[in-house]
Amino acid sequence: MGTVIEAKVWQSRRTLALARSLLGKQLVRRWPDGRMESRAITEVEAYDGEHDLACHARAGRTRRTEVMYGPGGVWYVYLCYGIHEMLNLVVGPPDCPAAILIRGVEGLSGPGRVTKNLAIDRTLNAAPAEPVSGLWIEDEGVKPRRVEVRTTPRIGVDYAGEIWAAKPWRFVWDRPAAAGKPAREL
DNA sequence: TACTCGATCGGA
DNA sequence: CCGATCGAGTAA
Repeated sequence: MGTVIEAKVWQSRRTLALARSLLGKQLVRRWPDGRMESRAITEVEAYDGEHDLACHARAGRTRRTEVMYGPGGVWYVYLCYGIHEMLNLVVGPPDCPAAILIRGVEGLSGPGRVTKNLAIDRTLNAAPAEPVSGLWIEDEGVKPRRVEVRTTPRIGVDYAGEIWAAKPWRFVWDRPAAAGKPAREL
């Protein structure tokens, strides 16, 4: 069992560093019956500010983006393609709209699958990333090695134009095959 | 109010 | 490759 991350951490302006740091953290879900499910975060994307033409905040302050203008540490959940709920963690201080899309966790690849499998929907929008909301993040001290982390352009953001679509703001943790089970000495 | 188009996924 | 499915954003 890990430690819940203090809200202050999410209010940093270092969006890319925060995104990278989410890899290896545990996304923890409390089910209605009280049981918990916890999975390591394996893939994220950073969306950083109004100037980032891939970020929803490019349209400025609207009903949908309002949550990103508040302090970091709350969830931003929206419906994509009319079908899939997308889970983001709002980061940054007030009036610095930024968010980190949770694209994958241990055993679940793809942002739509993450939310479907963990029963995450828009009712969690603007809720705090703390145990009280039933969805939060814990640190178990797992630090992906630099060589295990890949950066690539973000997925599905061609509409942002060449410059912004090309930003390598997607972070993927390729977990080592033997993770968790140190090889025994003879 | 009338459009258009998605930070995706599963099936043909 | 294509359809699903609906709400945000924009123009009017």
